[in-house]
Amino acid sequence: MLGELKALTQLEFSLTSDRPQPGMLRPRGRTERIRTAVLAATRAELQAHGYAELTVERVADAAGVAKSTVYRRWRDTTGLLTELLRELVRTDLPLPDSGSIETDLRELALGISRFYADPVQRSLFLGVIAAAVHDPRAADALREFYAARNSQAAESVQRAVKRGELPADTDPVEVIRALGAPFYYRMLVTHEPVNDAVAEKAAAAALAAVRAGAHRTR
Amino acid sequence: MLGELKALTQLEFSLTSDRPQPGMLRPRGRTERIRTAVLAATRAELQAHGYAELTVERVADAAGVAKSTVYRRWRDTTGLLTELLRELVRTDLPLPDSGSIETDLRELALGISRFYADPVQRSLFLGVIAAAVHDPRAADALREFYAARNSQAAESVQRAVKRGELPADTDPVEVIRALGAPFYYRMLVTHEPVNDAVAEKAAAAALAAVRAGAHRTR
DNA sequence: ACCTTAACGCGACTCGCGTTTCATTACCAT
DNA sequence: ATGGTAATGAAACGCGAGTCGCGTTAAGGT
Repeated sequence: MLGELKALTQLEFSLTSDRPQPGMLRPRGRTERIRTAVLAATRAELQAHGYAELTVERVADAAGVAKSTVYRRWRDTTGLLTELLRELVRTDLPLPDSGSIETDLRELALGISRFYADPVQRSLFLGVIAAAVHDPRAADALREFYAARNSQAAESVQRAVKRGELPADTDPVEVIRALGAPFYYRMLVTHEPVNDAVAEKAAAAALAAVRAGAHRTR
Repeated sequence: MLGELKALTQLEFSLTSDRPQPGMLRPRGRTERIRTAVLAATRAELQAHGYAELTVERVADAAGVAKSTVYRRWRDTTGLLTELLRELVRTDLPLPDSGSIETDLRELALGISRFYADPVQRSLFLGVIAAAVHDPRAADALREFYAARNSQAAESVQRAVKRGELPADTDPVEVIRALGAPFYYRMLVTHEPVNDAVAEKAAAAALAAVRAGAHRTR
């Protein structure tokens, strides 16, 4: 029981039944203040120096907290990044619903390109993706994030299928993944800038592919 | 002439004019043996333990070389990986030329999926991509590698354009990049396995997109 | 107001990566 | 073969990330 207290910050209290018993954890008050301060400091460090120089000690100093506290609760910088990601998935984005899959896909793509125009978000994702290569925790956080986000965005595709705009056996999530792939290729492999022009091309390519039946179940 | 021999290991004295004068470097003999041994040891370590546990000291031990030697010539593990990449771009792959862009794209995609089925190649690329997030040397190595490989593969597309199979203003390299993007999305973001089925879908999507004119110059 | 104890702060400590120094080796030109 | 000198080997060293133990603080139930 007590051994799992650390799990609080990582997976939050979602699974532990919330009962106000003696001998329980104390998520309110100081603990919560520190959590907020540390995450804010992490974001600030990402903006100021980027992922490359992100250090637990620097984050702790910036947050005005002992470094042992950060190590205890988040373990390392990857723990900080993954929690920022879990934080992000909770904030919901506006999803397009124009009635046309063409404009919906374009708006989704433009949303992606503008999202990564923010240096903080860009550093955050690049950092988590880089960490995920050798850290299963980061990989899990990524999977969870995109499972949520992609299924939300896939609703546009789902509606288009119902309207008869797209083949009936289209895999909606697969379309969204195909839409996003070019962005990650550019950010990770070729390190090219990601802008609206890229978004337009990605949307056009995804649209053509799904219309041709390239993204079907099976 | 001799000046480039050292550049083969790192950039080092690339700026010194090459003169076969006394007081030059010694790229043959022991130096070359060590280079081969260290790179082979790096590959072996990648296969045995993966990128996560790749360490200069372990590579040096495995190669039977002093670690200071490896540090001097390659600086860190990223230096080792980037040189493996530069080594790889020199070995040329068979390029498809079936006379049909559809089968060419499919064969190219299958080649990619089979390439990354090899744990060593997979670890190598994931490692370099992860390092490139915060290390410009790795980013440069990646750019050079794909600039070479993609332009080679783009010849298939170029031929298809000339045959009239594809729009005249098609950007050949862009088609190849679109073909590759889904693989990196899966390997880096969702950490899904990459197999022949993925390749088939990637080829179909790229084909539909380019036929629809989604990959034109400007 | 009081008590229990989870959570934090602080400092000392460990450990390993990477650096530096200097002696030694062995290329390569003569 | 022989000398000059890159290049390597060996070992000590510095530094900083991450750990540990313990005293202190404050949350939250009574």
